[in-house]
Amino acid sequence: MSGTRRRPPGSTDVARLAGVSQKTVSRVMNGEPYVSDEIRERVLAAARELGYRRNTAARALNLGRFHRIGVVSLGSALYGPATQLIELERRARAIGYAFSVVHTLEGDEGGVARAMESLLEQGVDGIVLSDPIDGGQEPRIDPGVPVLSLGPLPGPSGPDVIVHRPSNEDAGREATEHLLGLGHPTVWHVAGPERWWASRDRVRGWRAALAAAGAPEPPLLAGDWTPASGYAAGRALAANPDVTAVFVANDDMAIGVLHALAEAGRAVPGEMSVVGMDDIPAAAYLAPPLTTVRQDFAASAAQGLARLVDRIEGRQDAPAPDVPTTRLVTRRSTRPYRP
Amino acid sequence: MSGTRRRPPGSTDVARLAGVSQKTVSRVMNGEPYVSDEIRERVLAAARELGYRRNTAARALNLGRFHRIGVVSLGSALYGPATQLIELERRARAIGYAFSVVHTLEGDEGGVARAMESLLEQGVDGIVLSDPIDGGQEPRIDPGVPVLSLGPLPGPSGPDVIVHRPSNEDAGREATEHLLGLGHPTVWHVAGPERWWASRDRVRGWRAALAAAGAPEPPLLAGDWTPASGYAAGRALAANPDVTAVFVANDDMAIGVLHALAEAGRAVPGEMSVVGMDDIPAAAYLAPPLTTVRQDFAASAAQGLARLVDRIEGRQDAPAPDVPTTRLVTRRSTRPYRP
DNA sequence: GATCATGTTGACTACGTAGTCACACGGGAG
DNA sequence: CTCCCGTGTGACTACGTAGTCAACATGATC
Repeated sequence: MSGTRRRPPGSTDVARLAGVSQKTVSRVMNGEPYVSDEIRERVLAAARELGYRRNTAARALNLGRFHRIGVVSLGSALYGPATQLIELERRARAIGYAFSVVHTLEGDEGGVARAMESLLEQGVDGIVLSDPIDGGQEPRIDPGVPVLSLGPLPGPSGPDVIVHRPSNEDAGREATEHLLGLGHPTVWHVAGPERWWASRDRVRGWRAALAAAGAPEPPLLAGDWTPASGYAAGRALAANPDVTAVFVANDDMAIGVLHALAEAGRAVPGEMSVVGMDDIPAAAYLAPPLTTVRQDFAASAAQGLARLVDRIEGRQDAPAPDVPTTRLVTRRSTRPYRP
Repeated sequence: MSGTRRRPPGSTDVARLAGVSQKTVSRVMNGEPYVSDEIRERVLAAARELGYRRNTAARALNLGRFHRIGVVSLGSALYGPATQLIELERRARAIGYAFSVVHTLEGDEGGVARAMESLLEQGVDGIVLSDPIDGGQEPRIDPGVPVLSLGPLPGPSGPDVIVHRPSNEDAGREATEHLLGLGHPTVWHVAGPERWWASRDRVRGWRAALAAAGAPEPPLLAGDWTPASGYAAGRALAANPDVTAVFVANDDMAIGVLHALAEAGRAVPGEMSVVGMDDIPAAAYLAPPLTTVRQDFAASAAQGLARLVDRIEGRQDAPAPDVPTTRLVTRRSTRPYRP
């Protein structure tokens, strides 16, 4: 039916209706001073009547800025990344920026560079790299806009790269210290994929806690965040009678670990303590309810974005406030070590 | 440091370097015919040298279209919605559209209307309403662009509203029929929130299957998609010895139900069969592994978006192909009824 | 040899907004 | 009374792209 999409009204249309110049409409819409109250009212009324909306394209063309933040995310429905994305969007909108996401595909070499290119093509003022970066091939494209990396970017960081590291390392340390504090001689770790920052940082925290306590460092097991990979790691752990405490890098893998241990007849927490990470909503309803580390994604997103926007708008970016944003949630999958 | 953001090169810069007119550069960048190979090469080389990228803002201003799809999503990290969002983005990018999401807050009255307004302000050619709509207050703003609703929109649908209903009803029917087919006298249902389309459609499918089999319809239990709400429903079900089969509207709630049943000492599937929905990655690793219905979000997103883009680009939209896109995944939480 | 289709290129212009600058008005300072 | 300044308003213009139309070359057709 309504095949002809009518041209939306512009500031000139509003101006004509209000009997003022286009420039005055622009002033009113931008809340500039030096407009009399009477005219302001008249313009606003005309705008309301016509259903006027500023044309972003024209605005962006004129100002040279898009007021848009782009995010490169690994396309996964994992709880952690999904939550982070939602918080980033909320935060961006709160400070007046639109929000674009591009998902790469796991295992897609060079996918990050292509995703960034795609964002630059659609027009963004800044880019957030939210998840992993390709292993060897760092994406050496010149973005021409500031980039916020939520993990340590390999290679020499350009002048426009901001690295904001969420508190994954603290989280790993906290989980490990909890288990050591319960008297376990050491703590095993089921990590995420090597190429994820979050994964590497959690490993780092685990190592640091072990070293600080003088505990021996067991070999590292690694999964891919999925319950299936946790299950595989869990079978290996179940077969080793020395294991009494495990820190699993996310709750999904912990589900797989718990399943494997139950299958092998190793009681949790009777024989083995397990700590997860993320505090997914299901964590409290597993068998047994899972002790886990929760991260405050909202705070982290706000901090990171604030730094990026400071850079975009040419302000000196304040040093990261660096308040710790993790919290251990104790449930029934851990208990003191009894030989 | 690099505080001054240099103006990015434009088509005129490329034209100057290549010794042609700006218009010719435009032609080359758009792959138009009637450009000699020699000039095409020269322009491409110049563009590469300068790092030229078309300016979306200018393009959008000139063409009157943004090549951007906006999505209003309820901000939850639930597996189903998150997966749907990712697939929508993939699909949109595949057909040359950029992608903007705005998350509303659960329980935010009028949030959908505000989210749509926010999308229109940033400039989109079409809007997808991906999750629920506010109960009574339908968002009667005039978007001026086509709207794709992934569920039945209340009230008189404007000429620009396309309703594309994913196969939630089929899914509900399939789950219920599976349990009836195992001989259970009837099937109980733990639904999602009333205001979600997905929830209402699954209920409809459940009802239809019961009616078709002549089975009595037990009272409806409702949760809010969370394991916690599933746990509450599970306690109620556990207390009722008549219950032998339950269809839970998503896997997260099913986790809560399983937990409640285990706590109450009701064996699954020994005394009670449970079917979930979504096939979250953890489903196979629960105790017991969960029988569930999987939806093909990729296909559904592709179909819906295709219709929306047809409308945006002024084509007659083809009728929905309507291939079924659900599949029952049988695991160990269901078994034949034995009185 | 004039005509004409076809291929190739460029000049000019519109798109809607906001920055720059100019101007008009009124009142207080000199 | 004049000068100047703060306030309020509008004319003109740039932003980068692509549509329109004109110009021109080439080679085929009548």
